[in-house]
Amino acid sequence: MTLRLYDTATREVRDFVPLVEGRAGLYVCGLTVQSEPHVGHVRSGVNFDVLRRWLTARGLDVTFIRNVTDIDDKILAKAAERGRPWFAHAQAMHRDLTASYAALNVAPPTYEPAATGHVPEMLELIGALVERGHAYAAADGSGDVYFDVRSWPSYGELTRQSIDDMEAAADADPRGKRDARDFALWKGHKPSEPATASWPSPWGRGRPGWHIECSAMAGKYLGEAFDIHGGGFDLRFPHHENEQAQSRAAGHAFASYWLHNAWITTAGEKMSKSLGNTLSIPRILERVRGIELRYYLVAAHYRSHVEFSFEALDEAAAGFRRVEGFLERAGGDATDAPAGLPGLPAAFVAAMDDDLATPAAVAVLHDAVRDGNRSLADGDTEAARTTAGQVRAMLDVLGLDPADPAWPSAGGSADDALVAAVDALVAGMLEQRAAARAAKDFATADAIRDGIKAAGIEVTDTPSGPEWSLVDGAPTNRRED
RNA sequence: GGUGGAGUGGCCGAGAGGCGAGGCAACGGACUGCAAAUCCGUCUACACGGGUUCAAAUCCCGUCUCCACCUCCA
Repeated sequence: MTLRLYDTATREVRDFVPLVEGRAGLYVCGLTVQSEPHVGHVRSGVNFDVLRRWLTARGLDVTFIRNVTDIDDKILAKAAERGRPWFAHAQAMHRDLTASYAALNVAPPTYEPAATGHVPEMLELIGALVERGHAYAAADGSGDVYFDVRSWPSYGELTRQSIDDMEAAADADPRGKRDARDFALWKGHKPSEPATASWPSPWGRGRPGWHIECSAMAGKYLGEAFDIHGGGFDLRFPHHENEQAQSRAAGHAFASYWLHNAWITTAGEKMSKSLGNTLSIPRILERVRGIELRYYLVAAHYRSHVEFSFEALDEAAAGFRRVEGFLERAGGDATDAPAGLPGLPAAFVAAMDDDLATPAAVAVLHDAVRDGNRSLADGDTEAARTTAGQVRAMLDVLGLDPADPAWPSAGGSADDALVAAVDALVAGMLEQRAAARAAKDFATADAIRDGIKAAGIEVTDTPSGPEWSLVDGAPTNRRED
């Protein structure tokens, strides 16, 4: 069995063959830390986290680089709006992003380079491009340096566009460009911008253009040739086209495979402009847990558009709770989960190998849960535990194992103390209810249960005795292991 | 103008010539003092019009609708 991936460059699903056997180099364009992250932003984080986990599960030694763009026009603009230095703004937004990723159990990359930390590497690359005749300093004395698209015949190869068919940007400032499609590698410092947002260069003080950072950082950490380059669909052009052009023009083979995740839209529209922060991660996490949001994102194929809605999110959460409910009843613990491929159902492996077909993989997951529940219903706890081990192994690959300590809510001490206190109080009432039930005094038993419910705590009877949980989720006296 | 993507049951969402993905909801049944959970069962669709084929949601032609990108949007 081979892992097959859809390569945007060739537009086909093809076998994944690493450049170096047993290893995989993965570069993903992270975010420009300019504002609070929303669901759309974290989708690529989740999607590529799943890819990384799958490559690892398949036994590959993965080096995963995901950058952060911490200097650009928008950061300067947003920082100015909020009246704080651009670096303070970028850093604050970066912390928010990190927190959002953590809330969704997106594992940190091997390394997370920031653009501002790699100016020398970028200048080195720009210098090489100038030397090779693919870049030039603007003739207008602005200090800008541009990539010369006409000098690179295969420009447009990634998105299969020809330069002449491209619409000339209406708002493009021609400045010192030879061709309107030439893009900035280096932007000369403007007096209107903060002095802190400039670095010395052979062409005068300035700051990096957007695309050059990824070429420089991918080259530094993964080498001139590496396996997979990922990012959002919208980045294909111009960002990835330009990255590839400048890297190859500098003599680097660059990425072997290009993977792009699709959009999350709302009301049929791209998520961004007028939405405010209603779909920011913290806001969504007021409604569902991080693990439920992650399940919602993982249940859709990474190349499919997702039309975000709270209704669909709630349904997904309900579906995921069914899986959790089974694990709780089956009572399997983490040691039951065989790590890696051997513990996974063949259909699950086949689905993941088929361009990360997570919807099919999730269907296998649900099939296993139904089998396990059937075993429980038949009283075959041994079979149920075996199935629970498989379920947990599948969840682990998807980053959805509820027992994974990486989940932030998996037990703060304050929560634990509160649970213990409530447990003690409820336990006494449940004893009275049990006595009433034993005496067939159901009116009293139900009155006690209703009383507890009025306090926001729901009691359910299970084969192993009554359990309580908060009506709106969160703490519970069920033991996870 | 150029380059791509999408339209599936009440809803979400896979699949890609025959063997009904899965989830949510609903309804019926089993279990339960009652609930809950769980199990069993029911409802079974592919934008529209043609065509190819023994067989089309899937291939071909045409039409409609929607979406993305085209120089700094994940």
